Formats: sequence, structure tokens, C-alpha cells
Amino acid sequence: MPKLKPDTQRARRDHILDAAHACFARGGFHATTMQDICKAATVSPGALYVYFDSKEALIAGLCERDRAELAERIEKLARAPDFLKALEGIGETYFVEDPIEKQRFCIEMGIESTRNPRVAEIFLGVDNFCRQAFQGLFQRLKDEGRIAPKLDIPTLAEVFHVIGDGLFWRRAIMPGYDARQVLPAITQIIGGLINPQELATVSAHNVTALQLSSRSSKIEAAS
Amino acid sequence: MPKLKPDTQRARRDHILDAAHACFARGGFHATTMQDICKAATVSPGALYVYFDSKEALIAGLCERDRAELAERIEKLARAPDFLKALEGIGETYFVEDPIEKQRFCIEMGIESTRNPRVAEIFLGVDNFCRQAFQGLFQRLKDEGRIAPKLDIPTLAEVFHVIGDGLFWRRAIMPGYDARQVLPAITQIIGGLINPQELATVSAHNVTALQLSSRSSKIEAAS
DNA sequence: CCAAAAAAAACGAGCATTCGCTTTTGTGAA
DNA sequence: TTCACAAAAGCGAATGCTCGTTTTTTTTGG
Repeated sequence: MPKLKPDTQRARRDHILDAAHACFARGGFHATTMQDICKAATVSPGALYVYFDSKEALIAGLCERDRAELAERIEKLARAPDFLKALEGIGETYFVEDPIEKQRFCIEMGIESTRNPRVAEIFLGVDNFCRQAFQGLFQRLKDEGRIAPKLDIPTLAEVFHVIGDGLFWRRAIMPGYDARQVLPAITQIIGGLINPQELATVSAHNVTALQLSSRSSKIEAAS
Repeated sequence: MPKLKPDTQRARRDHILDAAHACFARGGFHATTMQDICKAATVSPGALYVYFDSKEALIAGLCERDRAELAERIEKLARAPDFLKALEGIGETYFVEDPIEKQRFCIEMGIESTRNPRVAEIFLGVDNFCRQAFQGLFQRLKDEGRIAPKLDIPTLAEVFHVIGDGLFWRRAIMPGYDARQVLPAITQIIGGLINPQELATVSAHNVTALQLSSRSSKIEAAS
């Protein structure tokens, strides 16, 4: 029968999305043309319009795919036993390993969200989910006595967000940016903010965050 | 001879730039049309093209105007007697008082710089100037014994940049963003980073920062 | 074989820019 | 100060081109 198998259908859709992602990341939403995307996906306009009703639908499709991935990563972070170590890991993923194109696309999503309601809904939804996740996570860690932040939880989460977005932005925009130059210092700052307590019962002296984060694993292993 | 007086000429140019700025901030570089700008400036296309050869020339003109303003602000900051207080002031200006449109425009400049060499030259020039200025400033303050940062100067300047850009981004993108929620906490963090030494001239404004800094110096002494 | 998918050509709208014309402007001669 | 004039400034319809999308035609999977 004449309808494509769901598998191939989804594969075609994803293939087009991939091409669109690359184009949008390189040229932005408004500067890349549908023909650009067709060329990148080696597909005719007619074929593209079978899978996506419009350019906006393409953008929305990409945004949702991105949202799904982020949600998954945060979920994983929330389940990690050593938060600060997991955070370093996620920092490495986002700010060193991930292709810059992906970040560029996210930046593009952000500005587009300021003028396109459909994108705004997705983008702000992600941000909200993110904040909620971190607030919940921080609250849990605080309740368990594993951290003792000096800031209230919502502010802490927001400062956290600010720093993350700053890194995101700079890596996306500055050519050849190497986040590793600042990542240790930033981990140290975050450590100072959340103020982990796992050593507090061991020693009367306090310790700076980086020292704590590197030692806490040793301590954990020792105990 | 019948050329417009330089004063009126510049005034017209500036008027067009103002209109273009508003349009670009609202809709982005590629989505706003020359006709939009003409309408906003109540000028005909022919008149506009007397002052700017092309849409790109308009963008470049705006970028340069923005650069000049930033340079002036930083210059002023460098001359301030109390750095942390001046910084709070500039934070207030940038993240609370300045119209969001201006921030949106800067964001737009940033992404445009990743694909338009002419914009890139200006934008990266600004960033470089910024970093140089802060590095020089931090170095001077350190040499004078007024601050005792634990990070090396280049990293300190970069972390500073990351946080500033993060605030910038979030205010530009999140609707109704109120930076005042995080500004005190961030001033505190910066205070901790630069670690001011001027206990003698303590003022109501930098008390929190000093508390944090004195705590960390004890920690450093302890380890 | 046939309906869906894909390709190719085509379309109207809207874009940046131009062009022929009119109006305004600064200037120097009266 | 006034006036006349040349050249710049300003106007807006027109231009050619490119865009997103649609329509028409051909191919293809089941």
C-alpha cells in the first residue's frame, strides 16, 4: 500500500531535521532559505513539504527535539550520586564536547523565542523545566544536609542559570573559545555557592570548593 | 555650496540609526525590512540610501555606535575610586535601567558576528577591548594592593565576562526578567573573586563582599 | 496497478535597491 | 539682507530578484 512505513517516514523526517539544524546553526532562521535546506538534505521542495507544513514547523520541530535531549540530560544529572562531579561532567559535555553548531542553534532559538510565540512556548518551557529541576535538586540536597547554600534556593538556581548561560553564549559566539580555561574556576564558584557539607563533620576547618570537590570523592571512597 | 551642514547631516544619520536600532531590536537583522526602517524613521528609501549604502552599512553603523558607548562606560569604570561600588552602578545601568531593546540588539550583534565578517570585526574588537580593559584594571588594582584575587588575572577577567554575558543574555531573552533578584548575589561572588583589601575605607555597599572575602582569606590561611 | 511520495516548474508576494524627478539647502553675488 | 542658483537631499514608484509555498507532473513502494 502506498503509505511509507512509519520507520522510514520517521527516518526521512529526522534526516530533514538534521539538515535544517545544520543550516539554521550556520545561517540563522531567517537567513537560511528553504532551498538551502532542500539542498543540504538532497530533497526537493515538494518532498520537504510532505513532512513539514512550513518553515515555522521545521523550527518548532527542531526546538522540540532539542528540548527532549536537554530534559534527558537534566534527569540524568538529578540522579547522579555526586552532584558536583556530575556537574563537571555535564559542563564538559556542554561546553567542550558538544559541537558549537548545537549551541549556535540554541542561541538562535532564544532570540527567536522573543518574537515567535510558538518557539517561545517551547523555549520558555525548557527554561522553566530546567529551573524547577535545579531548584528541586538543590532543595533535596539541602534537606539531606549534603549542601548548605548561603543563598535561598530560587536565587541559587537563578545564579546557576546565569553562569551556565554565560558560558553557553560565549562558547557559541567567540571563535575558538576554550571553556576549559574557566571551567575549573567556575566549578569552584558553584562549589562555594552550594557549599557542600560532606567534610564539615570530619574537620572543623572549612575548605574551598574545588578542594572539597576533588577530595570528597577520596573521602567517599575512604569511608 | 549646497551640502547639508555637518551637524544636520549627523543628526539625520543618527535619527535613522535610532529607528533602525528599534526595528532590529524588535525583529532581528534579517526579518526587518528597509521599508520597516523607513517607516519608523519617516524617511523615504531614497533618503535613507543617501546616508547608508546598504542594509549592511546600517548594521555596521549601529555596531560602531554601540562600541563607542561601551568603551566610554568602561573608561569611566576604570577611573572610579571604589571599583566594586562602580561595578554595582554599571550593573544597575546595564541590567536594570537600560531598555531591553538595547540588549536584544547586542545579542543580535553577537550572532550576526558569527556570519558577517564586518560585524565580527567590530564585535570581537569590543570584546577584546573589554577584556583588555578589565585585565589592565584588575592588574592595576592588584599591584596597588587593593585586591588580592585568587585566580590569575586573565581567568578572572574571563569569568567576569562569563557572568556579565550570562546576565545580559537572560535579561534580553527571558520576558519580564528582573536582574535585581540576582544582582546582590552576583556582586558578592565578584567580590569574593577579586577579594578587595580596603578594609579601612569600608562602605555600606561592599560590606557583604568583604565579609565573604575575609572568610575566604581565613580559609586560605588555614589550608 | 494506484495512491502516496518525490521532483520540477511555476507563482505571487515581498525584498533590497535604483532612478527620474521634485524640493530644499547653503552660498555668494547683488 | 536678499535673491538666484546649482547641487545635494529627498521622494516614491519601479525593478529585478529571491523567497516560501503550491501546483503539476513523474516516479515508486506495497
